[in-house]
Amino acid sequence: MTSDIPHIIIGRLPLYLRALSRLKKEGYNYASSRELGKLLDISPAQIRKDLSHFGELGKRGKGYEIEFLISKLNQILNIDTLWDMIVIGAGDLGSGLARYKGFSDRGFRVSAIFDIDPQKIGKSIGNLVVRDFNEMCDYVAENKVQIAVLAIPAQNAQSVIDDLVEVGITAILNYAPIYIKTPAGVQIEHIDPSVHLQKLSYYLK
Amino acid sequence: MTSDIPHIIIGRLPLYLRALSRLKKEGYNYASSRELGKLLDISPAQIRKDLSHFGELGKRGKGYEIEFLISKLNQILNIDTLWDMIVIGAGDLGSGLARYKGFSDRGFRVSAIFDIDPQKIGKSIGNLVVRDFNEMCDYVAENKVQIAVLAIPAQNAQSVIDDLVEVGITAILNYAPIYIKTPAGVQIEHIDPSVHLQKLSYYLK
DNA sequence: TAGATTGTTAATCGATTAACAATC
DNA sequence: TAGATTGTTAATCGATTAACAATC
Repeated sequence: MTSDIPHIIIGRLPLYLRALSRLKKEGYNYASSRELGKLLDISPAQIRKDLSHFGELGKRGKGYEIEFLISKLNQILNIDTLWDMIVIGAGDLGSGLARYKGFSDRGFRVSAIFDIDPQKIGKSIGNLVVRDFNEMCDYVAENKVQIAVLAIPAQNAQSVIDDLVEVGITAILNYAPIYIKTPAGVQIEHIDPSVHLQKLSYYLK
Repeated sequence: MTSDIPHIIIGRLPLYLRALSRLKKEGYNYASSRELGKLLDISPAQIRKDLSHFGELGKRGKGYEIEFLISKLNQILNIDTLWDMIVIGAGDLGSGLARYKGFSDRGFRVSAIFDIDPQKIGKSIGNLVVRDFNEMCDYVAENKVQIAVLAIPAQNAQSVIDDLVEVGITAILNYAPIYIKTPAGVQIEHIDPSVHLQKLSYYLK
């Protein structure tokens, strides 16, 4: 069922969703590809083409019904349920992620946070308590968690990811500033602010 | 001088840099496009093609001299000096960014952090003190800062970005979960963990 | 010299866009 | 019906890759 829709198209769906939520909040019922395109700096043709991969989701002459398209995209992206995630690393970043209020609206929830540092284990962060990383394996198995967020230094990332994959994690959001390959069937996305900043600085005088 | 090198190529240069730093740390002096490609999951041909835009940077039969290529890429990406950045928003994320140790190696430094919340203004974060956002304009002018990092809620992002652009900021790293267009000459990059997670969840069963 | 790897051209592949018939 | 906007095809554009002569 991991169909053959190109990843580059999947990557735009969350952006459509974000724009649609905004329009909905502003009270609109319909959005045309032209309106969405203007909001996102994406050509109307591309938006229509992207969406057409998933059926005829619009109404000719009217545009897309916002409520309907949101629920459709939620379905496609598999976020009509709330996914539990674990966070690895209880430093500034990990703590921030554990406390972040923005996930639940978008389909996710941090259900546990782990660290290896005895100083941090047992500490409260939001409504979670930092657990010993050694308990990660049992926790994932018992709670059938599939998503992990990595907020640890680069040097430990490879071995931790090996562990995560072994216990059955299949989706990883990696904040460690290092590229890591995962076996087929395990998806990974990378966030490294320095990489973005370096792209920006190219254009500075 | 914002030459006509495609942005997609510029976007890979920081990755090359990261891989090269790693190899350097491991004691290597030369890296071939094949080795770099394996580390990054990028084809050797693409790496050679990308780099060839900036001159003949390699040695036939040997590969690329790591030290030399690092300094060349630093030059190209404009990070052979340390850029000052300001952070807007002193919540969990902003504080984390202000304390983050990983920037200085990569060409950047947080030189000030701002908030509008009187409760936060004056508080210490790392070796910085949270400033009143109303002083942002003066600060940027006096210190000739060009880069801003936005760590505030989506609803305020547009007006804050308007302010930033007006006082002369030309590069923005935006953590607010909203797409915002900037005038020509002002570059912006977006980081939204929920967007990445939604891409990942598409592949979950 | 033999072996290796670059730099670069030409071919391929895939993504974006223009255009318009279909239709609400 | 007239106006608007989709869904989709075909054309265009741009990025990736294969292949190999150049050369260290």
